Amino acid sequence: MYVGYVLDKDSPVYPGPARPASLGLGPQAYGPPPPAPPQYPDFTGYSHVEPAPAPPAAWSAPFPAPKEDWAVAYGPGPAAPAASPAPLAFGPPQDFSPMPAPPGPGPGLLVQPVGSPGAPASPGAQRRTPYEWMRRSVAAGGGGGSGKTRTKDKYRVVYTDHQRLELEKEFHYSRYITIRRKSELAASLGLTERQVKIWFQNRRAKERKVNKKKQQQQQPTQPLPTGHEATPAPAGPPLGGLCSSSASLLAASSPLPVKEEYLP
DNA sequence: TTGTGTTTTACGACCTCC
DNA sequence: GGAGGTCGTAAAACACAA
Repeated sequence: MYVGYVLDKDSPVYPGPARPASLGLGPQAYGPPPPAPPQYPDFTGYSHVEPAPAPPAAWSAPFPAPKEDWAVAYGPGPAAPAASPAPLAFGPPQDFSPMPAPPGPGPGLLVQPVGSPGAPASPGAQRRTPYEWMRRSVAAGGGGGSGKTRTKDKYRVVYTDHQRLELEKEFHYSRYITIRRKSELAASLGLTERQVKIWFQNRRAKERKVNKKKQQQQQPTQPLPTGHEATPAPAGPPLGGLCSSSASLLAASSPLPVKEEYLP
């Protein structure tokens, strides 16, 4: 939490400049700003130029009770973008090219790929790519997304491509979402803040797992000292590759308490 | 079609910070 | 004490080989 706390104080651990334009991660990389009513009036693209943080009291919208969470998650939520099975060209960082602006609707701030709505990107395509889930058609739940997968216990839902794309984009900007952004994202995606929070937790865990795997592959014969990672700094995609300069930025006399794991 | 491995949601336990 | 962090794990969803 301490990191998130720092972020909440508008002191991003991974500040905007950490997204080299060469990586196509600049605000422009996400396509032109949404045309019609901006999803986030105070959110200028992905530059994350947030206004002065509101007093924490203003954010303290408590998570609803678990059951209410489910009600939101499974109910006919307004934003449950069940109709977002469009293929999402969310490739590796270098492929993070601007996507065409959606012709119209779009409650989502997301740039929805135009054309072939509902058509799986590549039904036969290999899934084993860094962002393979982007190529997958919407969950077979039939519900098109956020569908219940276990009717009785409501074990888990499968997020739509749109939801995951939005979450991934946010994650690519910063591994730690601010309270404000979490609230916004949850509202825009039809998820609960709790779901967003857990998604980020799981996403970080995934990244750590990937990084660990890479380290082991790079140094297969050198056992790591217990409790220490040889190169804690996340390297390589999905994020290390995106923000290769983050390490230097972090090292650049940042007074922020950055978790050791992400220090170079 | 089935078995198996991987990925994706979700939660609990425990910890740190305020 | 509450919020959110990691870590570990459960189980559904999914991909793929046999």
